[in-house]
Amino acid sequence: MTEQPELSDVLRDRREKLDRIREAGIDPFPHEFAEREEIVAVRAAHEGLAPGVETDSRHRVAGRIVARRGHGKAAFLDLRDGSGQIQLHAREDLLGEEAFERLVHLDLGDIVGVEGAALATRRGGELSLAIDRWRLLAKSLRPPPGKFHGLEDVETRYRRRELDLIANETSRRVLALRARTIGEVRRWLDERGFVEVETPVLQPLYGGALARPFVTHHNALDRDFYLRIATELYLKRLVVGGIDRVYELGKDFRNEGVSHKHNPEFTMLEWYEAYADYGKTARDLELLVAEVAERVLGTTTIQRGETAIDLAPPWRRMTLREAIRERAGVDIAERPTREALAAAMGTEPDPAEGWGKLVDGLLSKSVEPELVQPTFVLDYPVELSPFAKAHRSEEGLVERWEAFVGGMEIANSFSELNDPDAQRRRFEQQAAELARGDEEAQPYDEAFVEALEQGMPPTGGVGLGIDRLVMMLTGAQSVREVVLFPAMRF
RNA sequence: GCCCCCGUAGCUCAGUUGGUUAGAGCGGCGGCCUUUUAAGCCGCGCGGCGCGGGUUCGAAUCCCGCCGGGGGUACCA
Repeated sequence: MTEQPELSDVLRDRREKLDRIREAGIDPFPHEFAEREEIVAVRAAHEGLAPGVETDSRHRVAGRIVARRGHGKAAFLDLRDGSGQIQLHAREDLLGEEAFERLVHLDLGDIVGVEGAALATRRGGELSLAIDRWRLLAKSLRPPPGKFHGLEDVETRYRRRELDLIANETSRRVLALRARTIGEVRRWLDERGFVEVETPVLQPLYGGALARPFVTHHNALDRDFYLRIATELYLKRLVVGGIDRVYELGKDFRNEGVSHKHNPEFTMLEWYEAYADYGKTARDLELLVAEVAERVLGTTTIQRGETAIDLAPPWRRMTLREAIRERAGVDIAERPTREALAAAMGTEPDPAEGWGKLVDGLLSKSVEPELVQPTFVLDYPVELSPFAKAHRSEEGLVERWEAFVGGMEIANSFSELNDPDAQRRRFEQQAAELARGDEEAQPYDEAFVEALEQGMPPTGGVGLGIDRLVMMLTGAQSVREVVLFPAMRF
């Protein structure tokens, strides 16, 4: 034992049982248990078996013992595998005295393989296996979390997710639903001819979003690398290269605070479609989200607290100017300088905050929490969007939208800026923001501008926050509920 | 980063005007019982009260510091 010099009684008991098992010549950690059935298949095979009926249909299953109810020369055990749970009926007359005694003295949490015939109990009619053979497959040396109350301590649930999964059905459900969501998102894109790619996580220069990066160091090259904050710039270089429909689904990293909607590493989908604009991407996003919900949940209606949210398209569309005027009572078009806007908001302008930052603040504080039903907010100030193309008719704005559901941003999109000279000027504006003290401004990326000089078709791009989508589909209030191992202090 | 709340048994929790060896249910251990089942029946606490100081005759309880978590806030997706 390295972790504790003195073992608690609970742990010592299990160690002693392990020793006794070994002394009896039994391998407590054998190598396999072949030709087992999944429990869910056994259940399906005996659907509707009448109470009291004993069949001669034999099954071989394996899993963790999650409960035991002793009964003298008989006992009931609940066995669970990845597919489900089934009751085992252990009887001394079927097993023989020695095998029965060893079985009854197993600990909750031990993993066993068993064989026996299916029956439905007389009283409850519960499907059970009357086992006549069994084998220990792995000894559990630590007690399982409580099965009655489950494991509720959130810290333990996040730090030791394996215990959470053992104890809590809802956690297992969220994990499965997340996996299916990601699968359906991929399928939706694949079916439409999008090509999945992988671009660098370690980048010499970060970009594609307004955020602070993590920095790491490459020893052999003796250079610092940034963990990507977005995949945007590399993906657009692929569009230049002729990949007309491209996507990447993977992790981004942003060096920001953690909250119920922010984990420092999070899963982002970005897709780019050549010859499309931000109107097309909006129609695609609402379609994608609705179809994924339909396939994963069987409905496009989700519940968020007391409110039912309908994800079926079309979603509401409103301009950012309208949204802020409606919710905050300020017309940003009439307050075109940071001093004027700050005055209208009744605040002192922070020296590090430009006009765009103030608008962003109004959006996230006054507008975002109110957007519960799916809504596209359209047409952002150019200051906030260094990679979006100028609006075709509105001066000072770009063709960009953000999608909000349940009071949270889930996606962001624009008609991509493909004029290299305009892109250069945007980088120069960002440099000014950096100089002013905005640590989230963009560093200049010459390789990206040169790629645009090669010629990029008009393109629509989207970023969809997968964690937040899963939060919506599962009803989770915290991103930590949908991320298996959320960032914690250590 | 700041503010508020929380940290008692393997699990879920009682216990604060400071007062005898710190409690319950589940789990565990022992016994009984061949169809129980959100925990069959009977019996037995198995504990450095997050860590370190301090006040006091006496601290789980009061004070200070630290660690960890939750909620809010700032920043952001």
